[in-house]
Amino acid sequence: MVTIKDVAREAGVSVATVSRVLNDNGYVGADTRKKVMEAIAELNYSPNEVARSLYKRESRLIGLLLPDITNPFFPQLARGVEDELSQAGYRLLLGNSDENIQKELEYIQTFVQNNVVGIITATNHVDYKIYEALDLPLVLLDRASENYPAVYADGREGGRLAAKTLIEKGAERITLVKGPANIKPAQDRFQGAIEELSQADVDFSVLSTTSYSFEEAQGWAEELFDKFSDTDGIIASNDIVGIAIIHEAMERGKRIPEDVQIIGYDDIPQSRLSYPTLSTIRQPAYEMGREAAKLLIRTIKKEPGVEQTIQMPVELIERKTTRKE
Amino acid sequence: MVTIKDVAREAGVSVATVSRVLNDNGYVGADTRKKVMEAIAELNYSPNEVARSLYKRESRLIGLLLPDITNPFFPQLARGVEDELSQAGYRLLLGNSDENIQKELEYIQTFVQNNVVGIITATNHVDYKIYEALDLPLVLLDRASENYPAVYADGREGGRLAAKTLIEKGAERITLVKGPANIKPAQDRFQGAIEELSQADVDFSVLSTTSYSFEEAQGWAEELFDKFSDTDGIIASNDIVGIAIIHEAMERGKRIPEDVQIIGYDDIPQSRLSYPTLSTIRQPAYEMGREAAKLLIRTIKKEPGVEQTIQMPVELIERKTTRKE
DNA sequence: CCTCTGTGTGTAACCGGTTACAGATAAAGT
DNA sequence: ACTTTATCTGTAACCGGTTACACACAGAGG
Repeated sequence: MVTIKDVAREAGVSVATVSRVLNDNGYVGADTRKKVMEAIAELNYSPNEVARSLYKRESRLIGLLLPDITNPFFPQLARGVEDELSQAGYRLLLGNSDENIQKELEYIQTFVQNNVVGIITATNHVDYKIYEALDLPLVLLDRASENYPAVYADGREGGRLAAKTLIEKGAERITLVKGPANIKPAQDRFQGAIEELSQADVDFSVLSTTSYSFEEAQGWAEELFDKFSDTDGIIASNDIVGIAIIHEAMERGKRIPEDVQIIGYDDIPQSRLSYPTLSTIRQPAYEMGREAAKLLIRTIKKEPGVEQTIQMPVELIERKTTRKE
Repeated sequence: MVTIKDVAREAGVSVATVSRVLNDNGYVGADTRKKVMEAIAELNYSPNEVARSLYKRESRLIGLLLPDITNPFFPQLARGVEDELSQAGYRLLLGNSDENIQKELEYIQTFVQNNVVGIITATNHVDYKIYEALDLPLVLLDRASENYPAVYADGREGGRLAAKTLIEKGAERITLVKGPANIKPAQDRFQGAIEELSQADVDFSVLSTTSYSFEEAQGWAEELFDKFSDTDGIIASNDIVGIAIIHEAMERGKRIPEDVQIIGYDDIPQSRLSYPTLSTIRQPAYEMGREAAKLLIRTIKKEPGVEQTIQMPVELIERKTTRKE
């Protein structure tokens, strides 16, 4: 490994001078600088981040904690975060928590142990004391909070919008799919939908589900049509479940959107490719990731007047599983 | 921050002793050990990985470089890698290369700068000299190579299998979608399919595409049916494109699989949820990730007799876009 | 001519761990 | 009783950077 000492020797100067050149601070004579630059190029030297991080007590790493990268909503977030961070010279330490407190704790601990300069987390356990004890910039992603800066979309409004849309488009026996109880955003959109449905003049029923996974989505879809076979409007808990419901409806010979309308949530990329294409409530996942990263960077740089919370707009995307009306 | 010195003071011993307790090496008296443990618990101490990493010249980090986490095939790989690594106490530094050499170089550099103990990469630029110069355990994922240990699925065989399947099931005017030219596995499966088609007694045509992205998949599907409207069997370049093709076929009123059969590649989770469900060539992505991680760990630990290459089986998954007989 | 200030550079301490080495003690062997 | 060996613990060097501090020197101002 080429170290700063090797460069210093090669350039015939002290390590302090090399460091000054590297960091562009302090005084360095023009020709000395040149010699050092040449030595660096000659030896193909690149400074050891670990040593730097130890002394400065901060790295260029940022911890990103997601529930499960396998759920297509999260890669979008991750990608947004990464694009923004890498542009600013930060790198990503990634963890999947599976909504499991134990794993979450482990990752937070390694983040700290590795001197990350900030953490972005999409977690449901923000209230736990680990986060309190943390004196690191923290941004919540896809979750709201009183206590920490956060970037999220308005789930309640999204739920309302989904319900309102189905009602407007003439659905009369609506089935609302309720997402996992321990996932906050799932409950927000559920609440929003319930609000809207309650004050409208429609019949509705609720199907409770306990996961968003691909494996189980089909099961929920089957259960839905078994229990509520005459439903003519379905508000899915997310697009995965929505797509499974389309599949099952087609399987059972129902016409979409004539017999049954379906609306999803998230607008994951593949909802444009289902047949029929899925109408859905869009959360701008990629942008949310970017915003979270920007917010974190501003917090790290202690820029004044950092908004504590960014609420991103949700948006109805009308495709083919809702009527044109 | 609580350091080893604080623990040493609290326990009334030297830092060396604390270190010995932490790492469970050297001699430590039973009651001394107890005192140290208590001090650690008392102060809620957790060692600084950065300092450790600096001295030992190795961290517990592993670099994972993927083309694009947003493509649903890769999160599966990533998850497999992560599950296996985190169990062994390693953490993940993640980068998206976008098949872009510049980004790839940057990430490899930060991996090195952060003292990673190994790298797993799904890259097309292994031949570049950066990798040669690297004296770090390296495992290729989803790519084959003469020079490095690798975990990949047999793309040629997969392509052959896809073609053979369509031929057996009676397709007579097959369209083969060729994936991006710069992506190695895309070309392997293409070659395999070409081989099989060439020596069979069928007509076939080739549609060249330049991306796997969701945004463009639909365009390829439209182009396909515009150019080859009477095709009765389609070998998609991957499942994303396959699902887009299903969508477009339905849109154009074609019956699947009666009028046109479609076979995808990868078996991403959502291919089970399309309508009709997509027949496809499965690559065991999650397991590939795990195997790559295992292989890397064995290489890191210098275990003898590490197989240099693991070829995972591909498998035909028959669903509803191919005929039953 | 002398002080003051701005430049340029090196020495050494420091970050928080790990470990080589030395020294102390006790038990075991001769 | 004396050496040998095993066990236990502390001191200090080390990892590769950063930076406080000291020092040297040149030009400006009095």
